[in-house]
Amino acid sequence: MPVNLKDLSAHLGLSPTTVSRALSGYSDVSPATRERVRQAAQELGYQPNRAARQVALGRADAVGIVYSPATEFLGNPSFLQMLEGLARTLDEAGCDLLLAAAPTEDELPIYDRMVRGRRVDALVVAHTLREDPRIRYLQDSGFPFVAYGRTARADGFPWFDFDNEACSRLAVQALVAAGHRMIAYVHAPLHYNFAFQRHAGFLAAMRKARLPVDPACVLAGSLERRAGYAAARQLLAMPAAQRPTAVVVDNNIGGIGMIRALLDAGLRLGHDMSLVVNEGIPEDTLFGGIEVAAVTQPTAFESGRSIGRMVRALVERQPLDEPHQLRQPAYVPGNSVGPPAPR
DNA sequence: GGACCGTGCTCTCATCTCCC
DNA sequence: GGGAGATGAGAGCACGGTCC
Repeated sequence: MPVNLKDLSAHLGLSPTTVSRALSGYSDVSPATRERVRQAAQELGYQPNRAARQVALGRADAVGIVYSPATEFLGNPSFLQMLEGLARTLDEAGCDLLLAAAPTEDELPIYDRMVRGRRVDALVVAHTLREDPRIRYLQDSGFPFVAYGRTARADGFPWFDFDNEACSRLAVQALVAAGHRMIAYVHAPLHYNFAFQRHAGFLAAMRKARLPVDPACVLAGSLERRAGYAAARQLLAMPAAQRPTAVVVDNNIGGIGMIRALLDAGLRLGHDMSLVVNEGIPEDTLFGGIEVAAVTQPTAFESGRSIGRMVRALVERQPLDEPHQLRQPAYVPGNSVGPPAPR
């Protein structure tokens, strides 16, 4: 039988008010009483009832993030690291991070239930779209949220994002420096804002390097491993003279599929084909000592920390120091990039 | 179908106690 | 007696259940 505030106050011979205030650390309760209450709460295993607290405070002490199992967001190591940083920062404020799985790619009904049911105090919108109905819905509702990524018109709401055009530019520059001229590009659907910006960045970087872009070497996929795998098979099916010598993949889930297909075809990364993957591939995902060259976030964990701080400020109705946070990516060399194989 | 109650907690304001 | 600090009473929160 769980101990509630009433039980605890009866045990101590104090009113529920004083016990509540003592546990909340109010200075108008004497330090001796606060300590006595704290010890009794510990001894009796008292845990505040979250539902009652929510009713009293009008607060859920939780932040939500919705993901769609139709994609492999939870298979994305960077995304998981971001979640860890976010959860850690929220936890420090006694706030939970709730992950809600949408049954389809249409996440709006889940958003609606979370907002109208007051299940959370704020939401983090991940993997933003160019035109994002979730952002519109939250703006119309006046519900606090932070977007992990921008939209086509990134104004009027707080966001945290990376310079996606720079991501592709760094990847192309690294491959051009290694001597590549025929570079393929595999991207996520362009309705994702990050994919659109990285795609634009790739085209701009190729233009700047005065290199041709073969439309057959720009392949659209999805945020799934099998899409990266299929894209690789498509590139490998090209006649040898037309086949690119290097590939940039704009996301690490597709990148894993791409690597799997290249290895299955007996290719040596960095020799027969060079590869740069956005967001990077953890070493323990691969085998054979492959270190995949990557363009990465400084650390995904710290990104989650930053988003967590923004969300906490919103929940506490404090002004955001920096409502729009744009971070610069970095190129991390690896043995998946080498000079183009002679033909 | 409407009124009322119960749930567990926090908040505001009133009251009590102590000490100078 | 008055001020400061400690404590308590009661309202109110959202919503489901019960009663008339």
